[in-house]
Amino acid sequence: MAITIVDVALKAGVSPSTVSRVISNDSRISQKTSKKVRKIMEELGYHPNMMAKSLVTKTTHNLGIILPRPAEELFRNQFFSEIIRGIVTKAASSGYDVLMTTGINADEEEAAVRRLVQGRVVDGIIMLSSRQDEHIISFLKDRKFPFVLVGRSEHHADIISVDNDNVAAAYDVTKKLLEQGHERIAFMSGPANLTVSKDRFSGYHKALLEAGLPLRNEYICEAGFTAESASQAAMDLMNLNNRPTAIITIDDVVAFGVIRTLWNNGMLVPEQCSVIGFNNTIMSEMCLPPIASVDIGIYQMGMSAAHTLISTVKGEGYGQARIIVPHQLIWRESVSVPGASNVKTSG
Amino acid sequence: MAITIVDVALKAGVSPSTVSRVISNDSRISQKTSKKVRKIMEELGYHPNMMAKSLVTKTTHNLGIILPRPAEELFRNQFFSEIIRGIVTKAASSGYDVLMTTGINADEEEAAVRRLVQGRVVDGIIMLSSRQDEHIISFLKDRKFPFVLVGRSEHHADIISVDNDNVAAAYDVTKKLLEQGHERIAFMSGPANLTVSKDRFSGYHKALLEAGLPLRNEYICEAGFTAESASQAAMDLMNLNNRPTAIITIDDVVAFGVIRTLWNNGMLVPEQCSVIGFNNTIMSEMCLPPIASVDIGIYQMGMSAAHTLISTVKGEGYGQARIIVPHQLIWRESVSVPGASNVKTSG
DNA sequence: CAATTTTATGCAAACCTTTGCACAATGTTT
DNA sequence: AAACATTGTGCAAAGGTTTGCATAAAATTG
Repeated sequence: MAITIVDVALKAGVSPSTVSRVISNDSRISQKTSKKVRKIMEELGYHPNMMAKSLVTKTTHNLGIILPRPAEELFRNQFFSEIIRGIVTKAASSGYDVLMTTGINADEEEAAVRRLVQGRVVDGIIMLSSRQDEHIISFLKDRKFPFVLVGRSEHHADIISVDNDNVAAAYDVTKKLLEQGHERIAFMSGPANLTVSKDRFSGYHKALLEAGLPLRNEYICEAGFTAESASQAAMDLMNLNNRPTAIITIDDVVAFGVIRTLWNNGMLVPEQCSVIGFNNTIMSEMCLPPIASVDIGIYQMGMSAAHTLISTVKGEGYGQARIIVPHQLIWRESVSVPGASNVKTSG
Repeated sequence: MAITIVDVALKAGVSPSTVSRVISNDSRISQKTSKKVRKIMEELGYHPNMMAKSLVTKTTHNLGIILPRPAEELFRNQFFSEIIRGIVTKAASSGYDVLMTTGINADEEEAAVRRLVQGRVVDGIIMLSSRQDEHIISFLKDRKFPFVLVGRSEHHADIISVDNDNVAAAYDVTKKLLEQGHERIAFMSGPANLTVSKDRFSGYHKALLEAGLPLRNEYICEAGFTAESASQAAMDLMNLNNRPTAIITIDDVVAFGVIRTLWNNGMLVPEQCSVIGFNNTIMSEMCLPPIASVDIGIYQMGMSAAHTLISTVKGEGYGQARIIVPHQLIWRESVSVPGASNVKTSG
């Protein structure tokens, strides 16, 4: 049987309430008593039972994360490991633990959320948005349960979210390419229904408009989040009469897929075509050539999400906020100014 | 105020005990009652308070993970994200959640463990061993608290651990290279004090011995877990009069570092030298050339660790076990048979 | 139909804390 | 020296479950 607060109280010759107050540094406890009680706690190796504590305080000091279902690709994609690292680091330094769960389908996922929320297992939830979590968001909103969304919801405005500005990021990248002299810039998005795809496309489009350049459908294509998914799209682009001189991709992995495909077909990056990735993952600097990328501050987003959620849980304001983490262009050798070698020679 | 079990009981006209028994599918409850109570639970949107439940059952259905302190490199190294993915997936499918915590130094880390263990926050702990966790292991052992170690402890034998057989893995890789005709094989380890470095060196050594080849000190070198750390060591190797024809490295990132260094110095892989990585991370197939690697089943280790821990927690045996996850050589283009081009031409 | 077994339910204690309120023992003011 | 304020501690209720034991009702047996 484990040591409880009454064991300590008994041995110290005080009441359990006093011990409890010593633990919580209640100012009403005298120095003498406090010291005495602490010594006994030490001796007995006492540590409070968190379950009992939570039961009465209705607080657990746990933050919940729902891992997106198709966890595999996402995880491999280093996005999630980075964001989780940010969350756990920040949480730990604020005295919170992080509880992760997942479900193999939408129903299980919702059940998991209900369990965490209604079972009072966590004080707040971080949603790693990547798809249709809209009804889970509604569920949380209805119950006024503290949560923050990493990403952007198209249906819910009045929530707390942490995100990067994908429109601006794509705009910046496109603009910089334009400034370098590129005029035929392709955009290889992720699955078209994702917000991130749409947002980045907007930024890309905006930059073109500003430069007075037309939006060419043949320069817009769709890939997944894998290198393989990029192959066909890359070849289609390179087979155009008016090849792009640069391709902006949705992710470093996709960028890599493009580079590899070109290489396999006898074309060099950046000589034949510049390629830009997104997320500045470890792979972007580990590629030959190193891939220019946009660092969207994933780790920072994790920290920020945890920070905001904790503030909310503690009732320190917020309630509604859209926090934007700044991005940064990381220019590397996969990009060069458009050169003479970049004219289509075959087909 | 949230719905409790007595609200349900009241409305259903039964006692709280009955509701509790309905929830736990107690066989003594009649069909009729069960159906009636379930309907009310549904209507009221009732979900049991896990804290109260845990308090009495002394069980939380949470598994704890202590993230190693210098979390950054490790995380980036994809090792931890893979293992966590395995753990969370398995845990979720067995009805467990995963609670992650960390500390910024050894003391905090120990405090975190105490909190989880003595605070009854988790039912068991998975230790991601990478350093001196020996005293934490002792702590857990002393209290007979269920835990499994991912990796190997040099000081504690009678515990449950999940690991791959690094000796065998390095042996297999070395042997395969020998079979392909390589005789001058270098070994680039991680930090020498790590068990993984020692074990893999043993396997390498064993294979050489068996083949009747001498162990040459100039072929043994040490790197970290970064590409940069490989540079100097790689050049030292290539500047030898008797250059190795193959280099076995401790990790894919290091392998990449070697490849890049060679490339920067006008040498090609595998023409000038074969390079083998470890861990079969995403990067190994994303490199040009793709890096041959040893898949040590990280995801599988995570699954296995969770599975074993859950069995232990449920009291289903174990108590002591060393579970070995099989490894697999993944041969890719960074390896070839030693060729004529592989003779030192300068210096 | 009485006696006995089986089945279904309820009572109340236990799990370990926290905390509002009461109270005793000091210290301070007039 | 009486009245009052302050300080430090304890009592007991509350938080929401589970579960051993008792019991009522129903089913079975002789």
